[in-house]
Amino acid sequence: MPRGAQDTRQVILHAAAAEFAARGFAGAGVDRIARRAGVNKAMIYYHFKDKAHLYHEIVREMFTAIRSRTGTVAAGHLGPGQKLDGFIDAIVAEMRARPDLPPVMMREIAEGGQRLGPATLRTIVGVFANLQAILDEGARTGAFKRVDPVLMYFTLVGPIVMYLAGAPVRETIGRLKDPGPHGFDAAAFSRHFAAGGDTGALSDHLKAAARRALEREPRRLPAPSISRQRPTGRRRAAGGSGEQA
Amino acid sequence: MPRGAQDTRQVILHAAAAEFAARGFAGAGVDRIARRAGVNKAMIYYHFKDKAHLYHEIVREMFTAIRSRTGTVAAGHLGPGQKLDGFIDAIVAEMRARPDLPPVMMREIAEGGQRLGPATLRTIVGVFANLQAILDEGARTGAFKRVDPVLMYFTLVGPIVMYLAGAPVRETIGRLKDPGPHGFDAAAFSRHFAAGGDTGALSDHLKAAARRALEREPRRLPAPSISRQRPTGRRRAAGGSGEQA
DNA sequence: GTCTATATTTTGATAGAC
DNA sequence: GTCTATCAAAATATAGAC
Repeated sequence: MPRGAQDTRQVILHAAAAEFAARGFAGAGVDRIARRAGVNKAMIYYHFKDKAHLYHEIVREMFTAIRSRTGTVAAGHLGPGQKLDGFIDAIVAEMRARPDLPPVMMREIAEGGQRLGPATLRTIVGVFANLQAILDEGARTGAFKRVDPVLMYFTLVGPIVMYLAGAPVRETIGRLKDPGPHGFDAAAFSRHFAAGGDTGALSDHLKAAARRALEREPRRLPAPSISRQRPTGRRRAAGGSGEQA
Repeated sequence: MPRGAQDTRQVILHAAAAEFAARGFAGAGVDRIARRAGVNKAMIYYHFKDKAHLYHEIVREMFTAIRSRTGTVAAGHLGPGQKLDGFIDAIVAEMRARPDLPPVMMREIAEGGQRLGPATLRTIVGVFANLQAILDEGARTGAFKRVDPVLMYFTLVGPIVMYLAGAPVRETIGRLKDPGPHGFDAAAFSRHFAAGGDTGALSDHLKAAARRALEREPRRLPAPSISRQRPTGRRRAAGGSGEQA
């Protein structure tokens, strides 16, 4: 059965995404993309103007998917806390469904977004705006403490992207004969060394952390048996939990 | 005053780090590195075997610096909470001192660490082991809840790296005429759009979040005036803060 | 729409004079 | 240790037949 033109385009896009993810824009070869796609190289230039346009379309589509998915969550009818969970789930799910996304995103950030047009940049802003809407709603209803949305954005997205993109590195480390000099127990980390890692544990961890970070009142620590509770002299970023050496 | 051989080597390393950060391994040009360094291209091959060795030496040195700095913190005489703050400060400070580090690190992760030898991989493990030591100490003394150290690692390092590496993208977005359709207020984000962003706010945010994430007892929420306190039926990752639509 | 063949440019790397 | 000149390989892009 012959392949239609639309199919060819999609096949090229998929192959190119994998190649860009693995080697970056400069490292990717149009020849290799063609080989991956099982398509003649000239077909790539028939469907796309050049390598840069092909790349841009892939990145654009990736960010559009994330903005769309998180937008659905933000516009839903759940409470702020559930929406925040949904935001995390949306990003994790989208990146699990597209393993090329985390590496491409990391590389594009490192590149400074030079190759991105205003439309794509606005799409990225849209993802952020979706989180901001959730945080705003939570703050208005009193469910959340007010926090810097930009910092919160990186607090959520940073770990997800790096954890997922870091899977190959973890696998390589897991295969090392002697990973580390310190009492490094590889068995305890096997779940993270496995292919793709444990995204369930990751999102649970992030949800719990986000929930706590957004709680309004300062947490009352259970008084330690030995030391005493410090008077609340707030020195900006002074000591961890108020303990001394 | 003529330049010694050792100086030349260092100049090359600095220029190469900048080039690799900006363009990645494949995108970096030996010619461009030479131009950046104000050095003849042949000198690069006199001091380094080839582009790959030059790159590897840079990456190796970067991770070594981070492991060393965090190792000093972990081996110190402070309490676990302060050590955790110190860990965050160490990474932020090291990356601020070396603006090339975040992009290079992101790219190397995306690359899957293929180019890294066992020694460098072990160095990376060492950074992680330093955090693990701090978390272990905190758990032993009862200061911290026990958490998955790998997830905690990404929770801390991910935001730092992405926030710092993302500065150019934020600047570009900040220069957009009309950043976003949603009520996106650029003024509120000016601190993050500025060159390098606000690393002080970032580390404060992360310290506070980490402190809360590691607190042992579940936080008692101040009872909202309208809704009522839910009985503590713990459903795994069910609803955000227990609110309904 | 699909392929072969090729033009053109870039770039990693080296030879060899000084 | 430093520079000029150059080789050789790779890679982007296209022309043109079918």
